[in-house]
Amino acid sequence: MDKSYTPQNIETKWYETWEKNNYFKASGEGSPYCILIPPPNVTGSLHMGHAFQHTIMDSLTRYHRMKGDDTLWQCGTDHAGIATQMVVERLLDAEGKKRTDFTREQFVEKVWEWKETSGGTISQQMRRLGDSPDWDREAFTMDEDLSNAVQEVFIQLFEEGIIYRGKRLVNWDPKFQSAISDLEVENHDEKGFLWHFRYPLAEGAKTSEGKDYLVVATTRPETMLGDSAVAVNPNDERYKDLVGKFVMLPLVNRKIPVIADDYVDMEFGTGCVKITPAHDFNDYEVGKRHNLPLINIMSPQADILAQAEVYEFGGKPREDIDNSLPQNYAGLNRFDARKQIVEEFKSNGLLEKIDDHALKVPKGDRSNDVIEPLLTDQWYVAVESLAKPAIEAVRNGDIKFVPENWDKTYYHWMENIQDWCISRQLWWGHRIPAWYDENGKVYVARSEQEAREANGLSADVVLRQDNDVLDTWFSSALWPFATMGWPNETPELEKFVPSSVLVTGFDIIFFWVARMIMMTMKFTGKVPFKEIYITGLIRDEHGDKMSKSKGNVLDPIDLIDGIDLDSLVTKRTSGMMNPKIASQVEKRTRKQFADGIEAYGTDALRFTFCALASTSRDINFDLGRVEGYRNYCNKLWNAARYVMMNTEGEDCGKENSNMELSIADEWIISRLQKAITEYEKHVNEYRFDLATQTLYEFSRNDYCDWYLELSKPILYGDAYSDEQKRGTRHTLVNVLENMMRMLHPMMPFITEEIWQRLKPMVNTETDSIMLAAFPKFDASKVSDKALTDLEWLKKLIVGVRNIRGELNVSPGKPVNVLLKNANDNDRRCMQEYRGFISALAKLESLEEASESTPPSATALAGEMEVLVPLAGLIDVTAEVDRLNKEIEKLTKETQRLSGKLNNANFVERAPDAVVAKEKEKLADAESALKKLTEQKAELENIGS
RNA sequence: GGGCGCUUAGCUCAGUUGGGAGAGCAUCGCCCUUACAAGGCGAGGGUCAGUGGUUCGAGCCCACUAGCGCCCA
Repeated sequence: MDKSYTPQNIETKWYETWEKNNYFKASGEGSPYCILIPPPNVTGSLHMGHAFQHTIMDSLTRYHRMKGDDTLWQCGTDHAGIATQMVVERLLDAEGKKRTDFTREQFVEKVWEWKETSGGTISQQMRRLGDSPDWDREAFTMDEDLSNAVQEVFIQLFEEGIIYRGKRLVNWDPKFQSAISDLEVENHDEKGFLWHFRYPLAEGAKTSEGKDYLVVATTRPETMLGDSAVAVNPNDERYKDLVGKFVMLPLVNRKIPVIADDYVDMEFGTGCVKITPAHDFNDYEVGKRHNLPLINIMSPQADILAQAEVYEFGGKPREDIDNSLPQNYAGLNRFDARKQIVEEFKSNGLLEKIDDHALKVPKGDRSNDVIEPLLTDQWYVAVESLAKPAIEAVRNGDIKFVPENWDKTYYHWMENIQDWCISRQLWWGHRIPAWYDENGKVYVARSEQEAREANGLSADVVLRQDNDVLDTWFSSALWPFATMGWPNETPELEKFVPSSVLVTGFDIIFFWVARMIMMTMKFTGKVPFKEIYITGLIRDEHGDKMSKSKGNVLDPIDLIDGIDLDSLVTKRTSGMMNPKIASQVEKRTRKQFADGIEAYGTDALRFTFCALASTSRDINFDLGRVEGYRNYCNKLWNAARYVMMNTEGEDCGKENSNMELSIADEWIISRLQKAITEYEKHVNEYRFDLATQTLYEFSRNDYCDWYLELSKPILYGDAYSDEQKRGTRHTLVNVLENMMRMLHPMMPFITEEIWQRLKPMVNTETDSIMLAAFPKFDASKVSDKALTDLEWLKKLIVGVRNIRGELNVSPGKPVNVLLKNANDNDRRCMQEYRGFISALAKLESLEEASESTPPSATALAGEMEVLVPLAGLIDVTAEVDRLNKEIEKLTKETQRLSGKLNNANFVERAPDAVVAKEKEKLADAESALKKLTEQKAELENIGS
């Protein structure tokens, strides 16, 4: 074996072997265990958050596979409508072309081409991460099967009246010229203004203060062109008399009513609110209550129209309202229109004042353009009937959130759920299977031909298909059953629905999780998954969200392979629009990664992710942790190297079972049992952080630090028999082999490499650690005697090391040790384990002290005193200082404990066990205090 | 405004019926000991955000306050 761990030499090699041998397939035996991948964008790449979740999913997958479950990790990607179309449009833009230079078919063809060239990135990254999904079952939302499922669902929901078409306010992205989901809108805090406009009262009406105008305040002046009322609170005494009267809308000269509605906050501004039902969601609701006209003043490009479009709430045009608009705004974009309107109010003397105002500006999460509420025809899913069973499934425990608290978020959203707008005005996606005749009548069918046949339409009836596509999340919502073959009845549908656990982030509980629950229950009658493990969000080491624009993004592959500084800088700053930010990013990057990033390997990265996976919702990713775990890998590597050096070619008890186990052998085997139990408990509770802690403590502290050292005196000493040496070799190999299996789900590569080397020395018939059984707890292998005796041993050895360390006795220098106040058990242990003690504490001699002892440094091991005679070794005053520190600690401890025990309330009310424990602690502390005080006195006598 | 969460060692974080305040990294000291210097051995470091309450006993339960963050309006 190489002297140090080099991940590059082992990782791809093993991955290729596994994949080639089809180890990732479900075995077809055992109880089903299935994880569905949250499908990433097919043209994207995996970021740290993905890598984190993939590590969790793969660890669970590998663990269950090793437990003998029929394990499937179902993988795939989604088509990410807007994002992908945007990327392709940008590519065309670079060639000086536009989407509209092509036909829809040509453009979609271009997207498929792009998908072919970029689509391999994710699966390549997944392979580097060691992911073990069934690649043959890889799914893509635009594939024929899934598209077919999408169509079936759409048609069935339409036929049930759950999908409908309507004219509503939607979040309109003027850049994409498409509706987007309210979940795709980000509200940005921005500094803006509150403009106060005077709206003259019509027909000579006056306010209670005698004014002939009302003052309304708005953050979006341009929408005033579409005002259809002014509202006041019904309880507002100031305006009571004006309700039912009218104002004359400036610039437009439209007479609009003053209405009363509870929505108006009397305290805010003047208490008068302009109502623009076609351009504001709140106003839409107000307008609905008062049957106001919907006056749309904006084009899909978000420019001002020459003539307003006026509708009633049913969606029909309304003829009774004057639709004229001032002509000097026609075709103006919304930002210029705003300026001009403010100017015009000002010059007309109608601008009361302008206040600074903090407001939320809605922006598209992809386009970053300001989103406009816009009145358009869209397709909707009426979700209420779907939401009810979906809520119930979580309430009754059929689906469980981990951590549990997330159910609150889920309930809150589900109980206030709005109908879901599923149409998008894009070209890339599942085209809506609906056709219109010339009268606008809609026919939903699997094809134009079916539409004609089903409705008896002759060939001369002109039909045109709806131009819109479906929201990507509509197809993702079908993931749990569409990937299993639905609508066909397949064995997979039977076996892997519901899947076992969904691993995902809280940011898509609404987008995806809730919708999968609704759709899967609707179409299969089963829940999509039994548990939802909500992971935290990976942030940078200071808790900032990783983002391209902040320039703090880390690429998981760079942590695996390493990257030099210049390449990292280039990567982080390329494509940045703002040169100022780019130079800041460069500066910070050069400072933080002066030497670039080392190649830490996949296993270290994966172990780090697991170690960070606590219940916290934010996970600050600290590169220092990766380095630490890379070192840990090196530790494991070298432990294996030590084992190999001492066992390879030797008899390790595989054939010859004639062997004798030492107390150390029995101890490490006992510890292994405990580690297995603890690990499984933590993994079952999705506490990967605690699970890694268990693994780390066992492998590093117990196995490497103690057991390997304890094995040396046996293997290297003459005083041990062949049976004893064989027993130790056997234990070294087999505990290590168990340890590798335990570590495998989290660190697949290094464990396979080491395991393969150990294989000849252990009894196994499998070809890969991947397929080996996970270690099983065996109560018969736990030796209480070994556990207590090892505690005794460790105490004694640590005591001596302590004295060495604190009194600066060179580790190389052997010391004499006297044991004072030893009982029978101490004597037994001293005799039995003399070899271990001498080797690990580096002793010259070990004896029981006689009546008079020489001046010594002291450590305590229970009642027994461990004395290291000072002669020629140690400074007396140093030892006195050391004792003083210890005495001070013990004094505080005894005071605390006796205070507690003198409290009658405590003794009476606390459980007996607690009181007894405290008494015991006090006795121990007092005894220790007494001994150390005596020792100190002795030393001081000599000193003076 | 409504909801959720966070505040524990210099840093990143555990702490699950309320009864010993912990880990990793960083720091300091001694050591290149024949698995490992990507290492070994040892050490120091905390009014558990603040105040009050419940309790024999609070990092943990309750109330309030302060600061930070997320989601929804």
